[in-house]
Amino acid sequence: MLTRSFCHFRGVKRDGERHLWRHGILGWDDVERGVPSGILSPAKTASLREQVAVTRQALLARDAGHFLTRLPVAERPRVLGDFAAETGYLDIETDGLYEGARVTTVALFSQDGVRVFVRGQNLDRLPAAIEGLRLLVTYNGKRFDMPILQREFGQEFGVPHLDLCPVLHAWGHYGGLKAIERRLGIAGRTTGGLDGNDAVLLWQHYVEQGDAEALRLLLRYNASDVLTLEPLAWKAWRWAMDGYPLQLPVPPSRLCPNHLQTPWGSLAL
DNA sequence: CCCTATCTTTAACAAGGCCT
DNA sequence: AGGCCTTGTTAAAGATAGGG
Repeated sequence: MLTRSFCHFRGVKRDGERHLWRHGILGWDDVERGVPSGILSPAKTASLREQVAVTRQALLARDAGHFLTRLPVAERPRVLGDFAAETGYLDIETDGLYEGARVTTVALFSQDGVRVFVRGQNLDRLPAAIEGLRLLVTYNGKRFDMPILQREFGQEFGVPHLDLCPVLHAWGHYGGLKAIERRLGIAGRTTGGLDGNDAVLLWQHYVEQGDAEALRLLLRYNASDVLTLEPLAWKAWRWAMDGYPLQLPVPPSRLCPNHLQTPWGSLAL
């Protein structure tokens, strides 16, 4: 769908893009073939042609960051269509909200399924798993997950990052992840009733009592957060492409894993 | 041409919100 | 209960399209 987008170009916003679509300029191809006079000013036509060449290179190089930094916030989910196979949905749990809080578990949902990482067991393998992706999707991760992970590992991750929180704000959806899930009718949460604070308590219980069942519940909670992120992202993708005059390709069918991969083996959800 | 309305970009600054 | 990126303002300037 990115090859049909124009609103990441300088001098074009959502309205300008609709203007192009209405006049039959439906994708980058049409710009390269030449925009008929009378649709845009000559200066803008030339500028568009230059920018198409640059943006083609970015897509060829599989650089999602090029698009994320240029698209208006609300339109950022468009990258999902072109990077679905290389996307990872990420969510971390910590031992609290205080300054200096530590990561306890991390869930990563990608084409490879749901992998979980546990402090003291396999957390050190998370950076390699992240670096293998070309797009990372979180909720509020710009302000929470990523800074904490970067402190934990003492490194910045080079993978472009789509934070759904400001995107949903731009579409008028305020509130926490769980409230928005409810409002949008996104199902699939297997650990209803638990929240972030329970995640803190479950970890404490696991560490202090050696309660393996508490850890398993924490991991299921962690995984259910990351699994609902995917349909949420695709909903935003649909909003972002709404108004495109041709039929949209359907999003890939949900992977819907029924188990998650832990350091010690498979765990049913 | 000229005037105007509209849109985009840029800047600086203020304020809010969501994670566990 | 903290952090801080985000969006929201405001303002100005530049580009554009349309009308006269």
